[in-house]
Amino acid sequence: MAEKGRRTVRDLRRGSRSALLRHLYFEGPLSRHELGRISGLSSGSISNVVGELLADGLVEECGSVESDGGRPRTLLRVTPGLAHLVGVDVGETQVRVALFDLALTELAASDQPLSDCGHDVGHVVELILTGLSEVLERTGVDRSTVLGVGIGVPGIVEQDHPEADGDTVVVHGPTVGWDAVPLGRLLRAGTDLPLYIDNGAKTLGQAEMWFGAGRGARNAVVVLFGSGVGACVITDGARFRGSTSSAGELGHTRVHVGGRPCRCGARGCLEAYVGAEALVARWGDAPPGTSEKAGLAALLDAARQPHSKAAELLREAAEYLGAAIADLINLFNPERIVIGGWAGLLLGPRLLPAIRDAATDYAFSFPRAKTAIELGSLGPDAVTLGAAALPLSHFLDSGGSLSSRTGRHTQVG
Amino acid sequence: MAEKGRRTVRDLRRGSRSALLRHLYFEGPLSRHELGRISGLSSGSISNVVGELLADGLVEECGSVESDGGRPRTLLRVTPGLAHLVGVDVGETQVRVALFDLALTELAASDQPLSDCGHDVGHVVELILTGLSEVLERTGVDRSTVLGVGIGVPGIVEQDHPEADGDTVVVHGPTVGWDAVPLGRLLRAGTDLPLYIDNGAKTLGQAEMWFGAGRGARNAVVVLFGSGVGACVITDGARFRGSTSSAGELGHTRVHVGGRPCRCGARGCLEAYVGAEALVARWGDAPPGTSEKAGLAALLDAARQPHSKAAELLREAAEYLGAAIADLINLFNPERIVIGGWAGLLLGPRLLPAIRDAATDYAFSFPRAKTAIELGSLGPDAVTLGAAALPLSHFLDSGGSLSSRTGRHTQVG
DNA sequence: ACGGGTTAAATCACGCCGTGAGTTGACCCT
DNA sequence: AGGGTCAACTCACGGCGTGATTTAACCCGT
Repeated sequence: MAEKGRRTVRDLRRGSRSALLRHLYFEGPLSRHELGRISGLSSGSISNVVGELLADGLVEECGSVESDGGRPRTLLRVTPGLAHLVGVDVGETQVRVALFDLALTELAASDQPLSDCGHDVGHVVELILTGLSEVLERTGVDRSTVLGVGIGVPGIVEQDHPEADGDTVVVHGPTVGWDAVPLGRLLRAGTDLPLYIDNGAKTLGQAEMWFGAGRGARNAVVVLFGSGVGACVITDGARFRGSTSSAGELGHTRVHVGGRPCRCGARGCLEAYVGAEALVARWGDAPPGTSEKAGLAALLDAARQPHSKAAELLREAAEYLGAAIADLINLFNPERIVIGGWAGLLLGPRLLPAIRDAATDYAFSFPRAKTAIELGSLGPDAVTLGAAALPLSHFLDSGGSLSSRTGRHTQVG
Repeated sequence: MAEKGRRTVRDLRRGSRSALLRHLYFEGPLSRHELGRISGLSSGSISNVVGELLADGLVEECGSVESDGGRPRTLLRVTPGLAHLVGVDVGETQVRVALFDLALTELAASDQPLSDCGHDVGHVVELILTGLSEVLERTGVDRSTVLGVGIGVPGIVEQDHPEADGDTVVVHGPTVGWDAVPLGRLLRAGTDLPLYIDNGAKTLGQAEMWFGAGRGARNAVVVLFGSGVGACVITDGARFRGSTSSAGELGHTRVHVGGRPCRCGARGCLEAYVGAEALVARWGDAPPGTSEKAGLAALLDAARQPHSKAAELLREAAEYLGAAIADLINLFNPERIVIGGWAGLLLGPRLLPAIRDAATDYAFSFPRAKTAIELGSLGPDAVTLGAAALPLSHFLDSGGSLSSRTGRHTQVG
């Protein structure tokens, strides 16, 4: 019943505030005049809304641009120091917590290895809370200025799970042994800040779309190529979730019906051929006791020898990843595909041509011709950045409401 | 610049009209009171908007429901005879044109076989225009009451193609030899009615979502299993198009890297294993000279013999289709998957259990558990029905504007 | 120093919107 | 005939975006 959506005149104002705030945030400092031109609002409304935003302190004037003959236009920007954001990356080997200002400039970060306890939930929760306190203390930032904590996790993030009450966010992460973990509720015991939990691939996608190789695209897919393989699908400019927020599980699509067993239990998954864990394991020649990262670097090094097993593995991985990307092109018809993640960035320069060729071979030629395949441009910490972008996105969508801070709420992405 | 969207107070009214019209159309006759309850609008607005709709003749009163003690509520419905719709299915073997009233009751239909000229564009255009005149004449319906002509075609439908001017819809159909066919412009020479052109799988999807097995779902995939294999992806209640309207090309996703050659030129496509054309060709035992439909029926009959080649082909097709559906589940996370198309409806009762099993084997268990896989419930003429639904959808979205009739416009879906 | 030209930004009357309380209308039962 | 009940209409109110008009802030030529 009673579907939401713009319904009363008041919602119009919220939409206008949100639109202006977004333009000011992403298109740098703008004058009221330019703001009117790109937003389509009339000068009267611009004056009113900007006046409100100035009064609320969300926006500030920052210099002016000279003119020849007329009144100079004063520039406006979102107040960078108004509020802060926290991003958390629960990764394969570590938990990273970073504090940002509103312009997403990193003010402090805390890296904590996951040691022997692995992904034991209590341990992870403790590391997140510890890191949170640490970055806040080190910078002296007041908790009340933090808009929220965005958290990227390795698993499917579901909302409205019947078992969870109150903080209804639940995480399913088969590869790390998480089964219906009520992460929101567990963290809630240690902090009052609003929590935004989403899959790590999706936070990476958010970062690349806003600040990286995906900028400007309305339909795109960002592939997280790390230990495993995940993806973030962007449709019409927004992250696509599906009915239970598990859309984009690229790593477990089929490349061979009845193929190599995957750590998820099925056979022939993409991840079983392309994921860093699978590659290093299949190679078998990594120096014993080294980390997965070092192992993959060694594999890349060994592959410089033509006809070696390592070279063959990489050739095969490129073909399979290209074929999977071809499927993405056929099914989603994106204008851009971005390959990120630490393994993607490490292997990308070598594999990209072969990946592009395989995608061309296997995709329908018409949509393939309109799709660019590129590497991510933000480096391995993009997951943390994207996580911090989650509360920012909410902030901008809501038209700059600061009241959410007191909400004690938790939500998906 | 100047992005669209609800911006002025006037757009609110358009949205309210549209919402009320939709509720009245799909939730049958409703009283003003119920309308307010399910739409969330206040009683005052309901009175205003319904008054407008009544004055415009879009809505009419139809009886009332008695009450015990109070004023009886009068029921409202969309005037069924107010306008008419035309649906066209450019199929594998024939062109079907049907005329509907606003309630999508079929008033007349014209089936014309595609004879020897095959899919020669001029021939198809002629058949469409002939069929259109025929159904209008036979029923005596005035052209001016036709809201538009929806056309489902076997190929990718693109808008804003630089080569086409004015009517900018262009169709690419590799399997029927169409390359950048300006179908909109060609038809424009023979009719002034608004044209709505989309891929046949997408019009089938529209029909199943509105009136068939997809009803009520917000995220779903409708698979068109005919000579080839296509799909219509519905996200958040709307058909998903992608950046150049080619999303959902399921038939040419990979099931075997480097497998059986497909009629599209690539290797290992799903369609090369599952499509009716491929199945009949691989079987090879169809009585010579029979149609594809008869051939597939014969194959189904032969497959009753266990361990026969036919049975093995169907077993394999079910597994591959199930695997492809598993990929759809992983990537789109829909709440429902509907299998339609003439081949799907013919083979479905036999294959569905095996398809479901394969999907369970190959998909991530968590989203799989929340996805229902079902057969379409509308029969083989659903493509035509869905095509007629395209102008209807536009009509409802616009809040019941009849002015589009005079617009001479053409558009995708 | 000063006034005319030019452009940015603020102001304001106007028409329109949805809300929700109050009113009218139509029916029931006693 | 009269009171109760509920649907539907009416209307004052606060709020919105628009666009013409006014005010503010700067340039340049004299």
